[in-house]
Amino acid sequence: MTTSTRRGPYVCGIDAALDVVSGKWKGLILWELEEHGVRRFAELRRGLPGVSEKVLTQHLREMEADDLVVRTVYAEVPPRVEYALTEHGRALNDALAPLGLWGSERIRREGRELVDHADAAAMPRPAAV
Amino acid sequence: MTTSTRRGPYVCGIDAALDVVSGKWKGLILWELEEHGVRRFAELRRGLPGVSEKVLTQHLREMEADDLVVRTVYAEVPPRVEYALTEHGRALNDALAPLGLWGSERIRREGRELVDHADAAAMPRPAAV
DNA sequence: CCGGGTACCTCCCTCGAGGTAAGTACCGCA
DNA sequence: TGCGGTACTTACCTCGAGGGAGGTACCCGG
Repeated sequence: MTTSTRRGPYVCGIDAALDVVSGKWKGLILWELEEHGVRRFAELRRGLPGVSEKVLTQHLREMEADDLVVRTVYAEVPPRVEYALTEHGRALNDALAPLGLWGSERIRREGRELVDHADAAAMPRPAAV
Repeated sequence: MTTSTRRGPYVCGIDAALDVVSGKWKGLILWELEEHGVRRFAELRRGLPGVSEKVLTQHLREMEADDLVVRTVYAEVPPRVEYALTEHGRALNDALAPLGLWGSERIRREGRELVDHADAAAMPRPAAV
């Protein structure tokens, strides 16, 4: 199965939430879906520069199992699949918001610049520091 | 070095925050420190059942570098080191709070079956407290 | 003298998340 | 006829986080 080894007995809510969000692209997927509402597989792929198809599928499936996203398959001739946030996914995003603020402030404090999508697309993983 | 490979160019605040918090015990360390205010190494160790000394040191050092915790060494004969949250650490905890609520709700909502499935028999983490 | 406690460090090894590449089945366009 | 686009799956490989075990230097209680 693709489903990972996680889901230990959680000692607190943070634990549980972090588990659900831990995954290299989960945060960005949530963000993409929040921004655009509904996205197709290839659109998400283009939105997350560097992600491989396998991993994207994997993450999406996990998030579907976690009831964060809905996967809608259209039985059309050129395959079409759409992803959108569920109610819980949206709630998670709301809960993530203050964390995002904290993170932004941290970035600002460190004098590090926010890299936008376009630039990130060009670089693979520059590993600054 | 112990410092991990992270700190890529962040595409958003969530990204940055998750990076800082990602680490098997980071969340729990934050929680422990929030609850008790100040903790010694061995106290933290006992508070995080299952953590190895190496990893605890490692996480603590990273969090210190991230300015989340302060490490106070007392030059005493039996070594004494105390850890406490910094202002930023406390802010992070505050930002983490809604996420914790979301997680708790998630556990409550769907958790029953999952916990059941997680089975107390094997119980890798005694889930003390 | 021995064991236990403090707070680490160092080497070694496992295991799994994530990356790479190829295959699938079908279509439209040039 | 062949390439590109859709949305995957499968097999294989890498690499690093985290775990295990042992070492360090010092002291105290029994």
